[in-house]
Amino acid sequence: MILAEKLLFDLVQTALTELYGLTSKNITFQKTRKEFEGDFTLVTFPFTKDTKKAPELVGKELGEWLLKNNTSISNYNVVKGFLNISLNDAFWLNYFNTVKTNTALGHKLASSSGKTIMLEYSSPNTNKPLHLGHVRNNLLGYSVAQILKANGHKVIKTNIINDRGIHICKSMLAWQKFGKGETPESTGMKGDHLVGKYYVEFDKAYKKQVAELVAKGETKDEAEKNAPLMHEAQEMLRQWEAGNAEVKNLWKTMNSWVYAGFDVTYKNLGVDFDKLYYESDTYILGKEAVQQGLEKGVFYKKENGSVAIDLSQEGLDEKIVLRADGTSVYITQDLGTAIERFKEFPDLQELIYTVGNEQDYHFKVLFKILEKLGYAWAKECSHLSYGMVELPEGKMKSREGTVVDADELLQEMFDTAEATTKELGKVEGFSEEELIELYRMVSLGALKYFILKVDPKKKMMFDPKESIDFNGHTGPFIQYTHARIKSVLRKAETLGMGTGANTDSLTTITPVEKEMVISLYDFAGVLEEAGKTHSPALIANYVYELTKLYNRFYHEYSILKEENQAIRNFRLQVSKACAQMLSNCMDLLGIKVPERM
RNA sequence: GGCACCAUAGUUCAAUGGAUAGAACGGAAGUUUCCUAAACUUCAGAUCUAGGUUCGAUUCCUAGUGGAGCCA
Repeated sequence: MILAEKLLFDLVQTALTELYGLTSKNITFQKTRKEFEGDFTLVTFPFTKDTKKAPELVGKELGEWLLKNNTSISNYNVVKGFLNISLNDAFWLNYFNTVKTNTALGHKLASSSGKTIMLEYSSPNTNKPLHLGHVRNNLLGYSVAQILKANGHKVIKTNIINDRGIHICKSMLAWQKFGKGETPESTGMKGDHLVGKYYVEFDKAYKKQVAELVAKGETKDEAEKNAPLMHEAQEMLRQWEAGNAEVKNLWKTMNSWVYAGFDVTYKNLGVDFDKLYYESDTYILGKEAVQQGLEKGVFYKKENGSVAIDLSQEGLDEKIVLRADGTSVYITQDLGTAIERFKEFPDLQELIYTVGNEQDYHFKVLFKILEKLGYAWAKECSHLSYGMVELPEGKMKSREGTVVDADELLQEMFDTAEATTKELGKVEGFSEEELIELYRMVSLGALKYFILKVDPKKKMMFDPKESIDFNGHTGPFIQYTHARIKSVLRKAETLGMGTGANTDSLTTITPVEKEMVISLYDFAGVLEEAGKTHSPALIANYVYELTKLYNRFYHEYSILKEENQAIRNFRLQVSKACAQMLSNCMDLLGIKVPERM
């Protein structure tokens, strides 16, 4: 628990015992709403039953008791069943003085009490380039990893790459047939885009064949099954599984193009991984687990020879875990890889999968099966489920060309940032490299903030034309405020005003100054909550509120021109701490902040 | 057909069961001899419908409507 709440909690508990003989009541505080005076609010309605007194009276009696028994409490007021409590300036000044020089500001460092957590995210297919949906996944995964680290945990970031299967065979086949030996070098195309081009080519040719068969009188279903291209692709997959050297070589070549392309996109997005897994290595895993499950009686063999588990007791259905022909289904290898990972990392205490919410059911089943197989760690597995990104015209469909490509999006954002920056004309003296760095920072800041400020669980709307703004509730607004503070601090330094100067003579602060200090104080609670709920949105919304507050503070008060030295030093220190906090919070979102912009 | 999810200003997003539902964009009007106007200050504007639980419901429960999804 946190300092001020802890103090109040203990006090109120003692007060309740002394005044009413009550023990072990649930006591929680909330922040006092702006329109009322006070820092923390205790709701006294719940005490009505036990005290047999009106909520107003309980509030008044508790308030009096607190005022009499603790010198940090400066005032109280009661509105209906709400007891608003104010802590005095000395308390908040004291708090600020203890944290102002701490650059970690509320972050916990990796400690023995922290857990070891594996966080899987990104997990692309290798037949096409990354799009907007992947972008949300990547940003979310990276940010949650940052937040968990700041909560004192050790995080292993992993990416499992779906490098095998019918989808990549389609690209390979189309390239063989229509590619004329094209390579990323010969075309100047990014490798993932080149491979994606042939995935689309396959689909076009396939659709044409289907249409021809339908014209000859087949039903659509028959035609889709009978189209020669589909048979060829399936044959290629069989050849791959049989280890055909030619197929394997082509597969390696085309995948290597894709990886080179992904590396560029990942680098541009600013995400990274500690360990990569490839499905070509892991897809065979899990059969052993199925065998064990059969022996334990968790699974059963069906008449047709397939293996299944009945989860109807749990409100889920029967689930096939091995096909009649002995081949795996998705969940087979997911079982295998989970088991493998806990073997590979004996310290592992938690496993988080960052995957879209269309797989909610899949993960429910997966975790339930692991539990039934007797793995105690099954309850430490969780699905970081996020909503779809929707476009104004509806869902993205790669085959219909309605996807927003990640690379194109990043480039457009960069161009907009460049144009806006030039228009504002505040970047005199920047070198060419510094300018590019700034455009990158601002454009990525805008994109990342836009995506991360939304609750991960919810679907979000993305209008490429209108979504990315640089004003208002945006990343650049926060970046701008950081740059602005840094500018003041630079000026202070040239004027010989150190931020470390003494503020001891200061005993009172203004309401907005106090709000700033309390806002900084609030961070620790927000960080903890964000860690528990895996929600970068909480950090994003917190840092936005802090930024708005600072801008109000900045407009209302002079800093450098303030003549009272103690006040001036205090305001400089608040500014410095605020800049540090903005930078720290944005770092949790994977966003960099500039010194100037 | 079964399962789980979502529904808040014109639009995009907030709100551990608490007070007069917050922001941003867009709209209307203001603030630059003053530390960066990518800023600040005003104004107008919303909880899908019907029940229920509660001192109190945007939040929990039931039904309906609408949207997107998974399984078959």
